[in-house]
Amino acid sequence: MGRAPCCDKANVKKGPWSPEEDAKLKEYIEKQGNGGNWIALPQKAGLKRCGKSCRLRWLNYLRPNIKHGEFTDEEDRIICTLFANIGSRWSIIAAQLPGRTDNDIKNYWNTKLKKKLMGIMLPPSQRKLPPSQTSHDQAPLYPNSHSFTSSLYKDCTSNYYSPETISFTDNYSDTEASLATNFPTVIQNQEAGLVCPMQMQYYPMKDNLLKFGSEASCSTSSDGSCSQITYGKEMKQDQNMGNLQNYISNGFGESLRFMLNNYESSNFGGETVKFNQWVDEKPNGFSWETKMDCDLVEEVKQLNSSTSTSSNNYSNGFNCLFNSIDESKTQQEKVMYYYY
DNA sequence: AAGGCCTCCAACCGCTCAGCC
DNA sequence: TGGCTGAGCGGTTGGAGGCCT
Repeated sequence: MGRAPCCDKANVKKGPWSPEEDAKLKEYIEKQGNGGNWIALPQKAGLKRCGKSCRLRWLNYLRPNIKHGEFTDEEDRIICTLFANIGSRWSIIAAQLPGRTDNDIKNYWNTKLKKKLMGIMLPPSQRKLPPSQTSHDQAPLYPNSHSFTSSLYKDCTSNYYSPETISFTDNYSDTEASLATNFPTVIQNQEAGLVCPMQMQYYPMKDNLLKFGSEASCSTSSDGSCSQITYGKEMKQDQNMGNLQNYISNGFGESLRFMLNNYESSNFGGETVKFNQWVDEKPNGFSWETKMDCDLVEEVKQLNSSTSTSSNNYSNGFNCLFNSIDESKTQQEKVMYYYY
């Protein structure tokens, strides 16, 4: 037995809204509001529509200050950044873009932005390069030398990639566990590096496939801490997840570490922050940490705890370790760690 | 001109969650 | 405490319109 329908399907109109229906709905809501009850609204407003349909029409099309038309580059960047951080939480993303609806952003992502990024993430031989660059400039995925040129991207909406020389340390030592304070000076004279973390999500995928969704799972205990992380064939157990720095330094096994200078991220609250960014490159991909707006951290924490049964994975293929957030730090210092 | 294919987006569907009784 | 209901959300669909052959 399925769920009871929310309305009498036989007596409601479906399909595109007519201008007359729009006018009726708009007039009613502007005069009366929805009365906190969308289900009852259509009857009161004289509409042969499902309440859910009325709600959607109002929220996505009729309500004041809705912005239609082209997305700006800045909006693109915000969407990229948020998607990389929180996945397909369209309503949260929409909240950061005044005038845009979740449906709008979702459609825009699915029809345009995703394809734009897919263009960027083509395998090296198929990428569109700037005229001055040739394919041999591009980096191997898993370099084994002590310096290499990595194909990182200046702008997530650009069709061009911008190789930058990245220095790195491998098998980093205990002293490097002090992530926030121990930035080495190996990188000098770098231009602003990677802008969109999502690019890092795609870049290392072996089969040149975009990865949406993840096999990853994470059991979450009552305090929200994550004690077991599974991804792919690899499973990690950690008894002391409070020591995230240690975990990140040692828990993923052998990996390469490099730094992006002037990493640009965190559009939360409308503010873009540039900082140095450690990235750990591993056979399975990358992990990194990013600073986050405190309110958003709380929001994501709540979302996470509300689905605490077993899953802590995100549709963008990353897991977030929320207990990595050091509550003793100021809002500006809140850090979220990612891996996959 | 016509048919096929593709793109885009409005709208629908089904699920989860919170609030209420 | 458990069931019911409505709101909200994200995934998916269907059709209109544009483009290509």
